Amino acid sequence: MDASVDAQLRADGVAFEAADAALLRAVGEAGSVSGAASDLDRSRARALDRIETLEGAFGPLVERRRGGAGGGGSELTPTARELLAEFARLQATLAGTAGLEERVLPGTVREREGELGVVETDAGAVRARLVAGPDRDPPEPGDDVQVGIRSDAVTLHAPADSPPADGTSARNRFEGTVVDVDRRTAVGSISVEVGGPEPLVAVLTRESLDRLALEPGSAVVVTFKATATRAIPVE
Amino acid sequence: MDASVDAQLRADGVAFEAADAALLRAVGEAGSVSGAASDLDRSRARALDRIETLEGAFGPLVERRRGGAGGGGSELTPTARELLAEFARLQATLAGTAGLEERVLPGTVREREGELGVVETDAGAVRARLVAGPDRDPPEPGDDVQVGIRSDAVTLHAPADSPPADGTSARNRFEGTVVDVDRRTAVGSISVEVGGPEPLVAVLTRESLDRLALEPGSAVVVTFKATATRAIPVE
DNA sequence: GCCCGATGTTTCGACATCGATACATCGGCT
DNA sequence: AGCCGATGTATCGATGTCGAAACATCGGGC
Repeated sequence: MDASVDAQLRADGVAFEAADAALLRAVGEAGSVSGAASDLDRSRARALDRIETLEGAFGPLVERRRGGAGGGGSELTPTARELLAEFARLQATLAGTAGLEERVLPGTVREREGELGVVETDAGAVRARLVAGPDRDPPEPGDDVQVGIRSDAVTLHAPADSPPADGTSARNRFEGTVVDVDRRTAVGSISVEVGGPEPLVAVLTRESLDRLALEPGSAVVVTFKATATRAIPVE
Repeated sequence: MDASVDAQLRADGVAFEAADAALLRAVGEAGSVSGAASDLDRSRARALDRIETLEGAFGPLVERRRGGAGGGGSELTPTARELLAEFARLQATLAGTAGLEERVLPGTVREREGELGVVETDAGAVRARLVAGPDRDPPEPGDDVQVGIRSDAVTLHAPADSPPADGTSARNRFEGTVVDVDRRTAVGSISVEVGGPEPLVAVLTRESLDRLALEPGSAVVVTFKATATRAIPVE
């Protein structure tokens, strides 16, 4: 089972999606809406219509000139290029995030301040954002939650070098023991036992793996930011 | 302009989406497919059909019994509950990520190893994942890229307490100066000038803000993991 | 045995989406 | 002036989606 994501940028009730990005890129490459529609096996009338809808919400995206044989054609505006770049970054970030390994710590909310809370888990107290579930209010003290910890949010430190609580913005800090190291690719991963139902996983560069010199059995300090950790309600 | 996401979990070519989660939750609450369809203003026949499609890919989700007046009804299976929980976490994470502030450092790829690379920017060398664009291969040395740095990936340290390079898995480290502090809510933010075209932004808890005691003009060390940073091609 | 309301299955019709097509107009080039 | 291929606009028809409705069957409770 895999996770995937469709990203959208919205303005004025119009959603800019992957098919819109593809259309604009095709216009940029073909130099005309006509050529773009043809390249995408789409109706030119619909393509033009969609461009007009998008322009109503996002501003001028395609500068169009009538005339053929060198006289007609279309060009993307700077607004369109920025929109495409922002969409590409959003898509890349979300797709990358969706593909990450996640570990779940079950727990109970102990206290809440605004959208942040402290969750009591088997591994200890975890600070996290308290996130509303679908059709559910955000969790309150006493509520059972699941804390999701994505592997790219987890930073590892040599115990002697781990930052003191007053010296870092990473609020969650656990001491643990390495149980597995996977250094087969440029991006590797380490599993660390911290006392929860399953080890936490961190993704690391090979350089970090080498510099930290961690092996199964090594002691290590795990930190992750409260603002990058989410607790959702258990039904 | 806002970002939004549609998350999916996929198996066997079938995508489990928000509407499917809503359907299963409604079945759980109503205790029957019949009641769920009614609650959602959906066709019972289509709801049942969709449940069967999902079960073909994800396994048994709804245990159905014929008979009424206390004899019929439906119950979610443990598989369905796990699927709903995983989907809720995915949706929460992606929605949260989409809503974050991002800062962009333009640069040029200097070297690449596997999916990681070093990008030369105005702020200095940044290690990041090199991500393919739509219809584009991942960037190669010499290519122009945009490095996206999301605010929940940025950790701040008091300069005296920042972890040494051999003692942490966070590979990117910059010295900077605080330019703005926003502590109006439980989750605040700090902007830090590090020499790029715009300051980087970190989200922090109020507790971190207090403990780091940062004010505009303060020196601070910024770290973020290479594995949580993405560079995408510039067209 | 009957009632009630559940599941299971099938078909119908409304509506939205989307490609195709046609016609009109434009404008650079020859 | 005509050619060529672009944009602009309008309409048609095919297809897929989806709610409604109908009929059959089931099974707990009375």
